Amino acid sequence: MSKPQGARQPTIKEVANLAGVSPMTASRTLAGGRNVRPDLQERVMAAVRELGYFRNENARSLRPGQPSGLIGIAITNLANPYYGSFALGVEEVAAEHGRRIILGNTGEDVARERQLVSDFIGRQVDGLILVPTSGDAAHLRPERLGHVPLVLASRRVPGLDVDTVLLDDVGGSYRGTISLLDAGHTRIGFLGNRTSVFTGERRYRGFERAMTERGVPIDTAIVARDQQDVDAASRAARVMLDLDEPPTAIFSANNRNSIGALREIGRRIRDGLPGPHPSMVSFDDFELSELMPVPVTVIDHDARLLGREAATLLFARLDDDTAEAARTVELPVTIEYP
Amino acid sequence: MSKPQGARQPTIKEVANLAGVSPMTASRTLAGGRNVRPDLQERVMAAVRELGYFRNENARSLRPGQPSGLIGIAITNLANPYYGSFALGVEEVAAEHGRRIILGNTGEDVARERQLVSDFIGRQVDGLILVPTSGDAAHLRPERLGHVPLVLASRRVPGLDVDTVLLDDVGGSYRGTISLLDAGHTRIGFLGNRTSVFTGERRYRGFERAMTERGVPIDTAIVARDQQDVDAASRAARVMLDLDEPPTAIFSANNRNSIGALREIGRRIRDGLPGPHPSMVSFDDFELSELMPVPVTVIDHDARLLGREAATLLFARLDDDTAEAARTVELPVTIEYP
DNA sequence: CAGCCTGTTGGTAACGTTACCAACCTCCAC
DNA sequence: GTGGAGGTTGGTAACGTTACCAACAGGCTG
Repeated sequence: MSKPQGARQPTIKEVANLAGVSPMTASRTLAGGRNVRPDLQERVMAAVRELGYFRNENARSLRPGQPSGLIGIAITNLANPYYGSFALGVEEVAAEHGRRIILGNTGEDVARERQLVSDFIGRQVDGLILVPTSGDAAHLRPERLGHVPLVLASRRVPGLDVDTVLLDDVGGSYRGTISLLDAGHTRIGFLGNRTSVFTGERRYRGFERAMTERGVPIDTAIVARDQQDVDAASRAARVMLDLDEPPTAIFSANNRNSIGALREIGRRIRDGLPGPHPSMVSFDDFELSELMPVPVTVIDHDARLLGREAATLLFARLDDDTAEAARTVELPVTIEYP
Repeated sequence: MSKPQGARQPTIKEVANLAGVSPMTASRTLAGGRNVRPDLQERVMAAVRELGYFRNENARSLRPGQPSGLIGIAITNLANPYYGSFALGVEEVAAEHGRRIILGNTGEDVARERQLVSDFIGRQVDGLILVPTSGDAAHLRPERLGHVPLVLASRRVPGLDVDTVLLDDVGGSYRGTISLLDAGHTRIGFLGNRTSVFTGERRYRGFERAMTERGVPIDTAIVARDQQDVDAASRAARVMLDLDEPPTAIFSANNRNSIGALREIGRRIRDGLPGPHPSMVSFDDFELSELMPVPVTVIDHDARLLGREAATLLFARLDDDTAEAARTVELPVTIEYP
């Protein structure tokens, strides 16, 4: 009375019996109907409709070598709009290839990443797409992955030679910094991620290169590289701007830091603190940047395209298994001046 | 030379042979090791490590009645940050219950939704969470779903009596509109979605209720209810603000319309058009709303919590299959004044 | 010491799919 | 008309898991 609540799913045998054919013919019909007489197909499909049968997609991958039609994705933070768009890009290309995605959020936790990846492989995914967390990456070596193809996105993993899609972090940061220098700024603050984060390192490098090239010294008092969230970024900006010699411009290496810095700048304007308030360059776009109270130059990129490229690399690897060397695609960024 | 490129996955038999036990014992060990002698478990695990075996999660759900550990989610637009957070909320709760999510993007296309749902069921998902598209919903009736539990989020589907999580759209819009009326506005524009979109209808209703209650007439010349994207919203705002009697405040029923309206307002300010420029109420938060050139009241909500609640409803249904009536959870919204 | 319970191990079957093989049909060319 | 080709149908096996049953050991109680 209590257990068989949920109206059991019909079996393929029941479908076959109702249609008056063998389970083989029923199964073949579900598989596309090659070499099955049209009238029998019709009877099978009628039985399928009547009983509400769904072809079991999991059973297909039971046989070794058969694709499951699943792509596993692990990203670091799905709440970040960029990663949502990234996942969408992957999903689109996967759908074009008749695949579905299994999605997991790592939250920058290596243990969770390891767990997700092994679960994905246990579900017989045809491929993996990861935004890797920074940490030990032994669990991502090909033999540990059962040789399931892997594509990395946004970040590279040291010692792991696999297909990768990246942004032009260095070039974008370089050009953004140059635009500040061209505008006459010589005292430029830097807000960014920990050095251990791949993009944090690269974006700092672009900043550094532009400064060095123009012979402008980098003052470590206005370089803050340890903010992961908006509030920490606000505090770092506040410290910088309270100095006796505050920066006249701030380079922010990502979205979270840009929002935090602008919150602090907005607060200072509202509180009537004396200016001039710093100009900004933000790596990562955010909406309504043109309405900010200080000029904001935006280094923008297309996260959805990044996802599409990652998936495209993966399917290229799946379709053509010639063991050519790992490929890296570096997507351009665009700079939008205020 | 060309085919067997990808180093075949080992079979359970190979693991069993290497460990010197029967496949049964190997399988039991992978399943948790109940009633298996510790030393045999150790030998099996050693063989698993050596061969790189992964327990096949798909094979489990082959037997009818066995859970697959998968939850299917279909949402309308993953690029919308709210839905990314929503998916994250679902993923978190699913992970807490040892489940993974399969994710699909419908893009408001009913055919795609139908296709996704039937694929999910074919993959033996234990449950479904949908942000339904507005359209024919015959494919969502329980018997068409093989009686897989379904939870709807954000929107209800007419004639479908299932567990649902909603926002307090009506109450939030009502209170937001009241705040404009309290501030003395009597000429209030409305920007929103098509009436056929569930939330569009509800949010208009809250707006209407507040206006009617205070006896303020609604002028259809400043009501625009057909914008789905930012650009359309900008154009609609422009038309409104170019009238001889422009609104002194605008109520925007969602994120996309708020951004569009503010772009247009920003443009007018930059171009030096005469004010006063309209105040705004925005259903849906967006970052840096406090830095806008006009006062913006925000009706905010927690999309991640919405996802968590949807998943919680689903797991309640899965754990306790007493066929109690469908439940609706309506989450509160918060109003942040400028 | 007989009987029984428990823990351990293996065997078998079933789930749905696909690969392979066997049997049968029709149809056409010779 | 005979033979072969090709289409159609069913059977069998295999994949890995879990439910069930059987067999056996060891230890316990009466």
